[in-house]
Amino acid sequence: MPADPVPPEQKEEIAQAVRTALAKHGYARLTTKKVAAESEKSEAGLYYYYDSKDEMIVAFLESSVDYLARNLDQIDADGPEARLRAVCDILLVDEDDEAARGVNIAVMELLSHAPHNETLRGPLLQMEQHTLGVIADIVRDGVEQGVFRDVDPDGTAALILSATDGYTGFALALGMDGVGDELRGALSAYIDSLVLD
Amino acid sequence: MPADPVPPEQKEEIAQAVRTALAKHGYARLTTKKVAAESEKSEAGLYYYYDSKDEMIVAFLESSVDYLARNLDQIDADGPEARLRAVCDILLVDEDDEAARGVNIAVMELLSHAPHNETLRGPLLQMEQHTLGVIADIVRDGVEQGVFRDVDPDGTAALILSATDGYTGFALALGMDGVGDELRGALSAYIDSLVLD
DNA sequence: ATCCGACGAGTGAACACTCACCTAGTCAGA
DNA sequence: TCTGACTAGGTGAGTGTTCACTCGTCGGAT
Repeated sequence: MPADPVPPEQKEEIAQAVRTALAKHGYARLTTKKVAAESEKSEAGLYYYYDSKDEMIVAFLESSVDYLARNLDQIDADGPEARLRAVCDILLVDEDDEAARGVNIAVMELLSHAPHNETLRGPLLQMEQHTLGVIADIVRDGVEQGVFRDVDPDGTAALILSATDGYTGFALALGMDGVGDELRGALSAYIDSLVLD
Repeated sequence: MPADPVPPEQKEEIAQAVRTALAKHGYARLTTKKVAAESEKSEAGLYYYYDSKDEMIVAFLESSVDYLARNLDQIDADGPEARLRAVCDILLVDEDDEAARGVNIAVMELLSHAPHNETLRGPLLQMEQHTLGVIADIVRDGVEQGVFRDVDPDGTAALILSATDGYTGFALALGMDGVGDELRGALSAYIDSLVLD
């Protein structure tokens, strides 16, 4: 009966296996057998570290939250405008990047299950709120420094995050080629409209 | 062995039951037993009209596509700006409207499953493309009539649909109160920025 | 000798789907 | 008008399969 902290190396390996299996089969068809098949372990071996399938999924989620947060915190662009564009670049996943696409769709899938599964809500909420915060901070800086017009930082953050999340949610999931580029253009034009001339 | 056209009345009853069960339990936990519990029929009775659970889900999807399309086509506002605002109002579901929230989350859930389930892709693609088309047409009209700046209609449509879909995908699913209002404000400001002064 | 990490082989429950059967209505023929 | 055949609509009780999870055991490091 674990509950002891899982060694980071094992946690990362299992999270990685959940990630791959989730991208391949989707949440509804995700089984512990498939997770085991993507890892070096046997099915029973997974249960040595985790008590339930849900805990394994949460491990994947926590690892993704960390990854995204690290990505966002490491932006080294200068000035609010460049920083905002960099954030959009990170959030708007490339259609052709198989790996990133899989992960993002997997997270979207978990998101849509959040209303029915309490254990998923915590990490997901943390992830979205952190991202919202990062964007809002950049916009606030921009407004204070006189780079952006006097817009509402929280509203602007909500719009940008909704748009990028929504893009993964419908265009990536349906394989709607071209929408990504159109959206990139529109989002760039939106940022233009924030900048004071 | 059905495959004969399902009588519209029966189709609507079953679609409604799928809708309710989906909103209550989510896609991953959706069972034919739960669908039967939400309808007047028995589990076996459902199979009199449909050959598989997937077909019942598609029936729900088709009925939702119709409903949304009817809503969008019936907008009677005058002029591109008012029409665009009306579309946003329809797409940005009210947090407190339990029913609409359930339906939208259910559709999001199916969306995230589309990559792994071919039968869902068709109706969903049709739905999103129709909506994109409606928005793009309004924007195109606005540009031609000199009401809007010379923006790219397809990009603008992609941004608006992404934002509203994304909102359901993360804020509604996570119960993030307040984000809806912030987003409404930001979207309204965005439409302001499209209008020529 | 002990214990950590791991596994093959289950186990019981839940699920999608089927089947034999029922009920009520319609209608032809006596 | 009664009777029997037929059909559309529907069901309760399964069936085979898949799943999450467990258990007894085992190799190897200490």
